[in-house]
Amino acid sequence: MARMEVSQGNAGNRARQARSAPRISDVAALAGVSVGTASKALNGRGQLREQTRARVRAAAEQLGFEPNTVARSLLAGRTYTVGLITTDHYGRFSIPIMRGAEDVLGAGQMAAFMCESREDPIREQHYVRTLLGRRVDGIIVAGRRTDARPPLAEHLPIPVVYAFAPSADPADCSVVSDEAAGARTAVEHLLETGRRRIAHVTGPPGHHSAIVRAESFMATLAAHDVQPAGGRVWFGAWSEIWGRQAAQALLATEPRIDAVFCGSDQIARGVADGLREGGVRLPDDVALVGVDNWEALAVNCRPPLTTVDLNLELVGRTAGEMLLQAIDGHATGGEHVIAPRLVVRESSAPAIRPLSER
Amino acid sequence: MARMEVSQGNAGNRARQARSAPRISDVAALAGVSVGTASKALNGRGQLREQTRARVRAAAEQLGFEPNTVARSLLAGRTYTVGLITTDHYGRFSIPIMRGAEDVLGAGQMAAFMCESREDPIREQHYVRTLLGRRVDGIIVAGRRTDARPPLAEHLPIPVVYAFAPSADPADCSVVSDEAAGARTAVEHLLETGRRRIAHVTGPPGHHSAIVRAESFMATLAAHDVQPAGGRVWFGAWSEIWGRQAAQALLATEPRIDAVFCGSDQIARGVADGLREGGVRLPDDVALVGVDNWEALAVNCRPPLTTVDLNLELVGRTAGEMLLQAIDGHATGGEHVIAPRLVVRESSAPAIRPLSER
DNA sequence: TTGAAAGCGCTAACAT
DNA sequence: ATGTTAGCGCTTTCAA
Repeated sequence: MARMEVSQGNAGNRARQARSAPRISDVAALAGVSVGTASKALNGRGQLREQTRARVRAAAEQLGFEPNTVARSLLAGRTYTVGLITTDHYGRFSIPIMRGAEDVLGAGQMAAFMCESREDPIREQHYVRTLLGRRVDGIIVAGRRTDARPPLAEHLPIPVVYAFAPSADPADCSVVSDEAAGARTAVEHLLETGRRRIAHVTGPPGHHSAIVRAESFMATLAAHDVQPAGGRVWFGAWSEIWGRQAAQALLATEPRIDAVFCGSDQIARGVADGLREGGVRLPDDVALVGVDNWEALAVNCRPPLTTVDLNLELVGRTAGEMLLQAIDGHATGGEHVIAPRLVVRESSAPAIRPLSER
Repeated sequence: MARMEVSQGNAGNRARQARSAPRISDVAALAGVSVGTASKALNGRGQLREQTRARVRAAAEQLGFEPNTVARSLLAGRTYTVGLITTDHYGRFSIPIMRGAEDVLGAGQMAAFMCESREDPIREQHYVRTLLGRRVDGIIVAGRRTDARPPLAEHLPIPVVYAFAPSADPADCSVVSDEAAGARTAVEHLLETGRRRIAHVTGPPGHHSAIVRAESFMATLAAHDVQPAGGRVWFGAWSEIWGRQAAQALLATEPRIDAVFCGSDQIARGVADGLREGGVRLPDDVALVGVDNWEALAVNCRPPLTTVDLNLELVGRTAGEMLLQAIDGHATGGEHVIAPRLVVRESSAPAIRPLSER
């Protein structure tokens, strides 16, 4: 009598599924209480006898009840879900960012939708519409270049945080690496370990990263009254082959260099091979510092590579935290800068022979 | 009169949000029709005058209406959402799998929740509960090792597909790479290009991949009546340094080898460096084949590396397709094997000097 | 302390 | 051709 039969009204939807998830009404029926009471018991709300609570909890346990988040979301007007749009086909930059973000969000009971836009604005807009339809509470956009990118849309009803690749609109909230600080740290490290004839080999001048790092390289040297070896920056490509070519060119034109700051670990690895094969002893004759801390490359470099870690996971974590705050009503616009850290390995051990002997 | 005021009953939830998403009732009101009519108009259901449809569509457009997927899901009893659990901390294996899966799922109007379990069973179980609570329609589990893994749970109300790392329960649906075929293809390629004294340098014997590839290496040689150089497989680590060490050992004990099949691109790269620095000309004297087609490594290897691509993106795509089918009621258990493909680069160019001259 | 009922936004069945 | 209504699973008043 007291137990109502619940398998009535929903035959249509459930016919296909062998056994559908239990509802709170099933729990309530098993515990012999009303759904309202069951809800309160499970959520620790209201004034209930401890015995009742226990009975409901036991029933839920027995049935393997997991509250339907969809129904909750509909009622609450929020989904505890965010969208994570990434443009990175390769994944090398986005992955740590995503991991950091997901880590923070997961702790806040949030789930994240994966959306890979492949740098295609059409796909990106498609994802934005989809995410809005799914009523996500916010969106994180992770790019793979540090150049500013156009904002997702004019007026979005939910907060958006840009990670790594900042929004071109300075009012938007962006979390970026401190590229200039990274280059400065690398160069100061080389100066502190006794190097004075430092060259900079980097990627294409069309890339924001390459420009900012190069400017910071020049400025840092200037601040220490040191001239860059060869008086210029060697722009090229983000590749090992360019590193090898640059090493040969350096050996030909600037044989007295004692350090090379490379714009990426790939370049550094090429430079390392090129210099070593040109008879240079690393790090005794020439020290090397890269950027990225791409472990597979840096650790296997000969010698293992000192490199600037841009702390991408922290960029992601911070983006996640700022998004959570914004969802909570505490939005913060503008660019937020994450400090990089230098990972010292053998390639930058102090010079053994003092400069005077060379 | 006809227009009903809709901003009444939901003041509580919406107070905080500056401007909340329009509902279908807003669209209906603007178009001067009922919600039922608006729904039919927007979904192309029912019998409506084209004029009415157009009016509703225009109203929806004007308001920027995006149907609330949460409400739809609640009604439909399914969410058009899947969970993507990955164990891969590095992402090198999971990423292509995820991308392939997401690609297929996206085409089927599905969205995917990212869950990185970090190979921690506790976290994994947490994600399973979360996903069940969110009523996902299915789950894909992507691992980073090809060893079989314990199933997610005993009885799950939704289909699960394992990708790359198969489930230990053979009744579960798993999509895996054909490791044996990959090794066979590599070895046959070396044989076809005239190599006869082939060594195999690979990872730790505790890894399923290493074992299967080694067995396939031996079997393929045997099938062609060729003895493995040195009569054994060189097990070690999945690292460049091991590749370099192995190269030196090979030069010392098996100086007449004319090819090395390496268990990974990292190993191959180490072997390449080790051999070249030992005076071996690649590929003239010794050909090299790796596994993974990890572009950053393979392309920059000297010479560029011929390697077996495990088609991980296809593994992901297939897992996605099988999951969609399972959700659709057409479940298929067992292991589904994806064929790898050989990517030929310079490291395996045919031997220039015939064997007789050496 | 517990139960009943309304309603989140939408769709589908049934009225009109 | 259009409107009305019930209900998806849950939480939260309000009533008992």
